[in-house]
Amino acid sequence: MENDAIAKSLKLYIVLSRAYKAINEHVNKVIQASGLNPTEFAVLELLYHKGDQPMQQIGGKILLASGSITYVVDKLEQKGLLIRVACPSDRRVTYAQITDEGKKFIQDIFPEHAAQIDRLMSSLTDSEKTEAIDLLKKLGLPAGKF
Amino acid sequence: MENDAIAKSLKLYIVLSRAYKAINEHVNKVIQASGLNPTEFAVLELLYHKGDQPMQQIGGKILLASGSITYVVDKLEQKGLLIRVACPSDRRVTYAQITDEGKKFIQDIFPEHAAQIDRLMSSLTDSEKTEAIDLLKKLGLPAGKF
DNA sequence: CTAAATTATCTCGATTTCAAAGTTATTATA
DNA sequence: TATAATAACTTTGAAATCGAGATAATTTAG
Repeated sequence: MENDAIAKSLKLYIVLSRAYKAINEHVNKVIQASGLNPTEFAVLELLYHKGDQPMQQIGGKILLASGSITYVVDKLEQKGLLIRVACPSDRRVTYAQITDEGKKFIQDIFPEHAAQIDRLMSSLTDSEKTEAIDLLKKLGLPAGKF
Repeated sequence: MENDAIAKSLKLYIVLSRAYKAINEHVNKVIQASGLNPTEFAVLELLYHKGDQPMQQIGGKILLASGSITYVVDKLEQKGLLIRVACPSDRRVTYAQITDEGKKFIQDIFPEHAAQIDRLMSSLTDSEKTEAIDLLKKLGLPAGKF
């Protein structure tokens, strides 16, 4: 029945939402204990792992409106964790660049962050995680969707 | 290596987040086109499918703070989609109850909502969906986690 | 029966996020 | 060049959410 197929998709949506929210709730606790909010952490981690980023691209990568980027970058700059750097070749562009203090901050936090995520994923075996990664990858790129 | 295991958990966290956000972005568009925001929709759908709910339990089921429940229920009440009903046996308790107008609203929206979710899940085969449901269920109940 | 503890809801203020409009710089067209 | 179109970033104001405290009702202990 086509109805069963739709019901299964709905079920998948529900368990996907639950899993994400359950995991995230705990991940965010660790982050917030560090004094940053989840968005600030995401920006700083992006800069740490991927290098300098133009302001606008930050929004694309962590799904944030342009107005919010300015706000978050302001906060992180005030805390001394990043600085704005003008782009030499295009004066419209400003890069966000992590500072040494910011790097130190991530280095302090990240191991516990990663360990927490690993704990939260421990209900799956190693090979189940591999399966789940493959399945979720397909869901993550809704190509010709509407 | 233990490090590979942690790396795999991190990878799973990333693809889980991406999948959820990608799906949700599109689901929310359909909901918002109906004139409700995602939270309002979640509350109304809960009442439609599960019947009257005490205010407090709404918060538990859709993960919302008590202060927010009052706000959302106010909005839905103003729109005539639900009403507050005093509990006869415990005067501290207020039930939220969907109105006929609210039911009609859900009946109008839900088929498209479900169809959209089904489209967004169409990158998985039926049996892959079953696999994904089983795996995500395990992730969704972080029992003795910290 | 009274006092204390608990429970349900609401109010209030702060935080976060977004959308829309504004500013400034660059690029394309004539 | 001008002029217009585009692009990057900022500002502003509103909406959503939360946390903490307030209010009111109920239950429990003594």
